[in-house]
Amino acid sequence: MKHVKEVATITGISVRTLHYYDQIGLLSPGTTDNGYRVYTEDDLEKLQQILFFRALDFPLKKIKTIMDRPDFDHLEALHFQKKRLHQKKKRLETIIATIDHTIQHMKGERDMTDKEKFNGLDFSQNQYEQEAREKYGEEAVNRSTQKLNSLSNNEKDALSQSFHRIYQKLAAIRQGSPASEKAQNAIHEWYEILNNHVGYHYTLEAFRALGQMYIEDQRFTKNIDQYGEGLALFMRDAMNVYADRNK
Amino acid sequence: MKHVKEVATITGISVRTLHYYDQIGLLSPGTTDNGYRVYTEDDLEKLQQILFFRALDFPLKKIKTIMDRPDFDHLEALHFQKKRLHQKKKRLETIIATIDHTIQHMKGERDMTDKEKFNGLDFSQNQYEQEAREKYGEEAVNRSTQKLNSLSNNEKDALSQSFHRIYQKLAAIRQGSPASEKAQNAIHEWYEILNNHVGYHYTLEAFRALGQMYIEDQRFTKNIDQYGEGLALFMRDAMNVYADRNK
DNA sequence: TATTGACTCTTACGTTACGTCACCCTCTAA
DNA sequence: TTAGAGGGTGACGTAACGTAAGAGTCAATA
Repeated sequence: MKHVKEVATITGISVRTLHYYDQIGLLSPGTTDNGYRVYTEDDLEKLQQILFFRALDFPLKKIKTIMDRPDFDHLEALHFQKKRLHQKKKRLETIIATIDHTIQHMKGERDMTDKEKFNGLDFSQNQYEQEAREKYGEEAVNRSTQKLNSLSNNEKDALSQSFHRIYQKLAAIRQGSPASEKAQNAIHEWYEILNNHVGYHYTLEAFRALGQMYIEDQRFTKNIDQYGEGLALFMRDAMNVYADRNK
Repeated sequence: MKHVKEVATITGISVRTLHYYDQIGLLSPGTTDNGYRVYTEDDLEKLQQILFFRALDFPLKKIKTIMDRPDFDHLEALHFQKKRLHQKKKRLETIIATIDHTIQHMKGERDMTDKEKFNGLDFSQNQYEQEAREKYGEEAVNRSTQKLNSLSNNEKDALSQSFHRIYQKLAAIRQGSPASEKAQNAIHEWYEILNNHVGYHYTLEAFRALGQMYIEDQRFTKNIDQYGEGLALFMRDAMNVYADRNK
């Protein structure tokens, strides 16, 4: 059980940062009756994970959604982070190489195209997003879209029609509760369609993870929300309830 | 001669960023008569340098002051950046090692102190600041403070009294122009004191660099500004003028 | 020649992740 | 009991852009 200052000195991050993480619900320790924050060993562990993600330039919001996942796995995350840190290291090496080339270029020992001059410096590249998808819950999604691509055009049409119908149905009732009978019936239908037509059986946990993807991955969110603002969020919640009830 | 979009696609940074860099005077290209920005090869080169510094997490303001230095040396900067990138790489390796240890720790194969759990993660460490000082103009400063420490207490007192006097004199006239006779006289006195008592001869360029340090290095700035808000900036300007006039 | 699509500009407000007060409370050691 | 270190909550400031609005430009095409 440690107080803020102690955690701050151990970890090297500021007290303000700890306050902030509490404020946004990323890391909320317990409190004593005088209102002081107290951090347990578990909190420290979680903080460590947060900092690993931060070292990978993950925005705090994303870190939160990832770690809030019911099926979040500490060990799995560590392996993921390690892999990505190695990639980051490689990018640094690329930049260093670019510097070397530039030095040679200045000495007239070498030619460089304009593009070569900026090797490794384009921070824009999908960056973490790509891999973040690949990991956290996408296996299931991948398999389904893969399957989807292998279908004939007719089949695709039929399928997308089903999707369309379900989305519209859900959009119509998205103002109500995700736990309502209507919503759960629609979600059940959704679950059936996926399992019957996509050729891969979703476990309830995979189904739940899929729902999470809807709000974690912008591409999904945008697509789904075309049917109605906030639909992706609504579906995630409904799928969560569904997974809870049927387990 | 390239337009924004082209530069953006070559470098991978956004058009907005280029606009912004122009806005803050970090990288201001020329313009055609229709107001379009046009980037020369030199601009690209400068942009490359900026991105190298950015890869080291230098704040843009610092990048600007560094690159605005009259004695800024492209090649020298490249070597510096390379060295620092290697250090950054090492920090990544430390983090990776910490992950490995944590994995072993979870498997019960290893013990870890709380501090070890955060090895490499404390972003707070002087970071670039330290090295940034060591480089850009500190050689001169170093030698003087070194000398200063080797003095007897009596000598120190006398010297710090001199410093005190000059600072106060300058603080009193800091509202006027740094090029005014008063200011230049005081600065001349300052130059003499440094050269007579510190035991190291400042070339005019070193003197100028020293002035630059006053605003680049927070420790200097704070110290000096105790005598009056903005004094550090005033001295930098005055020292610049002095160096210009006497060369 | 008019139109279109791809670029360009400026202005301005929004966002993330804190830093930095200000003001007040609480605990502990002297 | 008193000082000093540490705790808390606002609230405002900052950096480095993202994003959207409204309007002008240019080259290719219909």
